[in-house]
Amino acid sequence: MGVESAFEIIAEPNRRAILSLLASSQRSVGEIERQLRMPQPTVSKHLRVLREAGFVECSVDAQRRLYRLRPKPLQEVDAWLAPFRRFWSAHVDALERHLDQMDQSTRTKRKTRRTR
Amino acid sequence: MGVESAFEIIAEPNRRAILSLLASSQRSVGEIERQLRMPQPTVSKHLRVLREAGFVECSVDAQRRLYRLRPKPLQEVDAWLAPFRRFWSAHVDALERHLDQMDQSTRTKRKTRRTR
DNA sequence: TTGCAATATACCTTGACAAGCATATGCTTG
DNA sequence: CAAGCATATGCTTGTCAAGGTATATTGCAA
Repeated sequence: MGVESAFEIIAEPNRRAILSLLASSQRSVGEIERQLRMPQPTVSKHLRVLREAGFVECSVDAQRRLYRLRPKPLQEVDAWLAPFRRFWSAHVDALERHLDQMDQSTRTKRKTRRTR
Repeated sequence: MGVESAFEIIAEPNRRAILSLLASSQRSVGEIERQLRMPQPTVSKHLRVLREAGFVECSVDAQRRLYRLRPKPLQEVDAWLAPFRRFWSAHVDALERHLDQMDQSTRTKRKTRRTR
C-alpha cells in the first residue's frame, strides 16, 4: 500500500488543487467539492490518499469532516529542491555576466549613446 | 504528446536521481548509466522525457551527448510551493508559542528549577 | 423510528507508463 | 570500408492508478 513518495502524490492535478485550496484555510469535503467542481467520491478518494501520505489531517465536526494541511511532506519536497536553487543563482549570475558583456559591446559599437 | 506538468515528470524516482546527479555538473549518458546503475535504454528514455519537458538540454561531443540542467521547470515547482511556506512558518510560530506555554507551566510547577 | 445530509468505500473499466529486450542510428578509428 | 562504441528508438507486456457509478456508513432532525 501507500508508501508512495510525496512526489507521486502531488503529481495528480486534482490533489494539487485541493492542497492549494487548503493552504488558505481548512475546509469541509463539501466545500472542496463545490469550489473545485469535482464529484464527491473523487474528492473523498483524493483526500484519503493525501491523508495516508500525511499531507492533510481531519477533525470531525458533526457530519462534516474538516480537512487541514500538515507541513512535513511538502517540506520534504522543498528540501529536495534545495540543491537546485544554488544552480539557479549560478545561472542567473552567468546570465548577468552575459548581459553585461552585451551591454559593453553595445556601448563600444554605439559609442556614448545610452538607452535610459 | 508531452504537455505534462513538471510534477508528473519528477514523480518518477529514476528521473529525480538523474536530475540530482546533473545538479552537481553535466554528464554523458554513459556516466549517468554507470553512476546510477540503470540500463542504458532506461537512461536514454528518461532523458528524452526530461529533455522534451525542458528539464535538461544536451550538446553533442563526438559520439557522446552531454546533458545539463535547465532551470525553468524546477523553478515552477518551487513557485508552486511558495504559498505553503507561509503556512509552515505560521505552524512553527504556533508550535513555538505552544512550547513557550509548556515551558511556562513547567516553570510554574517546578518553581525555579531549570533544565539547561 | 424514518428520512435526509455528509462522507466514505467497492467494483469495474480504461488508459498511461515504465521496464526489458532487441534493434537501429551515428560517429570514429584503423 | 569494416568494426566498435555511444546513444536512441520500437515493440510488447505487466502494473497501477484515476474516474464513474452505485452503495454503504454515520450523524442529525422531525
